[in-house]
Amino acid sequence: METDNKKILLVEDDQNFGAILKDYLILNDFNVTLAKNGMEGFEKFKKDTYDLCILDVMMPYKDGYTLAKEIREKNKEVPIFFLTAKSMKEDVLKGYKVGADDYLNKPFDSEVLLMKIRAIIQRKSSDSKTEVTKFEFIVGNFHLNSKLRFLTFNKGEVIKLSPKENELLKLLVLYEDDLMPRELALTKIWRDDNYFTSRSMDVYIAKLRKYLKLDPNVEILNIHGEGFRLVVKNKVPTVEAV
Amino acid sequence: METDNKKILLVEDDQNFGAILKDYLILNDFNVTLAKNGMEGFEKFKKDTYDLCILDVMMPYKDGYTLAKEIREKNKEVPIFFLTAKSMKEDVLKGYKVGADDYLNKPFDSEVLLMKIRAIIQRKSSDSKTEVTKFEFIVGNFHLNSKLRFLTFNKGEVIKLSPKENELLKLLVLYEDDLMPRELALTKIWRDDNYFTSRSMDVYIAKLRKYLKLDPNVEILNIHGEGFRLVVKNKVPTVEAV
DNA sequence: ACCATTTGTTAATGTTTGGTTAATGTATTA
DNA sequence: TAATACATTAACCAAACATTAACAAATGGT
Repeated sequence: METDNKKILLVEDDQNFGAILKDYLILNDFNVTLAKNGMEGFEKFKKDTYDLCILDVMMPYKDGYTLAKEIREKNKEVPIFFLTAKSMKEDVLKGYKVGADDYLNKPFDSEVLLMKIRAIIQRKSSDSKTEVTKFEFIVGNFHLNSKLRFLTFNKGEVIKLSPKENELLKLLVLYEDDLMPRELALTKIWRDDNYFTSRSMDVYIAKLRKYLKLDPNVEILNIHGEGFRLVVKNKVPTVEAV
Repeated sequence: METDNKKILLVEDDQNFGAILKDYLILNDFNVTLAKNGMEGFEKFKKDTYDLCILDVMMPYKDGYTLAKEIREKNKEVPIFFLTAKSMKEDVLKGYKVGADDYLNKPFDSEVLLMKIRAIIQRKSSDSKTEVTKFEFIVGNFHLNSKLRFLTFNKGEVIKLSPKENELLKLLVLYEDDLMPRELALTKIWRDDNYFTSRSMDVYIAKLRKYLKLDPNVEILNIHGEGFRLVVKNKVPTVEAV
């Protein structure tokens, strides 16, 4: 399936931990480049193209956030993961704001890391058949046009979406079948994460659910305290899959 | 499908970035000529004919705007894209004023760029049967002559259009079935984007809607906060399509 | 089983944007 | 200079959108 293995840029100042993680990733068929600080990380980033960047947050000279910002300036697409020492909500938020895709708390479960890596790489590169262009998506029997902001059901009924409804649904679709963290939507769409924006988001989830009721196979599930997950049951097998 | 591939003139002073972008476009079946500054860009432009020009705004000696102006003097039609470093509204406005068709903020999503390129090329190089000549368009049962500024319904009734009505309708037709952003019309037709010009535009939309009421299949839809979209329902299949 | 927290849902309220008509302003031309 | 075409501004209302409030239900930890 995967012919060439994916390139990962790992930036970690703890030499010991960095080496171990690198070996582990290599063992799992990734092509890993290790940099031991933010400076070096950025240099290596400029010299090559990567499928994923994993950055430690706490680093001397240049911390993970500023490195992430620099990387984002050069490239809007590469997935970026953060390694945070503790599960500080502050850190996580800050991470999302500078364009992170996910974060992991040290120490972390290596299996979880692998899963997340595979998920994000699959999501970003190759569009797993759901993405027609950058703004058209198939979700069960729905077709979402996120540029013109409407949802069609079975090529018939047209549902107009408000900007917020549209963006939220798009995010859910991008994370189809996977956790779409609350914080992600809040920072990306509402640009703030507090009690009120969070409640507002819940209202929009309710609205989307109402629209999606047309197709009993499409559902937005809640993952308590974490976020939401859009699932499509009974997917018709694609031609390739047969 | 595409027999001969489209020619793109790319003017970018950052050699590194220029080369990467060029390769990417070539990979996507475009015929790319790269110039590393405004002077060279203009020389190459005069020597050949292109389907699209992509200009960096910030360049030494001759910036993108002045180059665009020169290009426009020679050729009123070639689509021009700007690459702006930041999403400065100022820049965008200035760009539209010198005749740009679209702009992209660096760093940009390469997929988005491709989409925009394809869209503009398709739109300009005479398209889906609506454009009879450079200034005649078919819209449902209407026929728009944008040079003589009139609209005929069913080859009968003639509606005279004012300059603004004419330009606005023409823009809508060029973007038929797609979003025609407010910003675009305001900067292209009104040459300024503020509360009053925006309201003025709404007045013209109302006028056009009144004319277009003659054909119930033609409609101007609003996309809240974004712009307008002209749609033609129940299009008769063309001869080729049968 | 209890309690604190999070989520689901509907409705009320607030805010922005758009639709429309008419009045006013500004050129153009007979 | 009066008539005319055209464009802008004003005014008012309606629609679209977003947030907040309020209360019910569920979840998870102890």
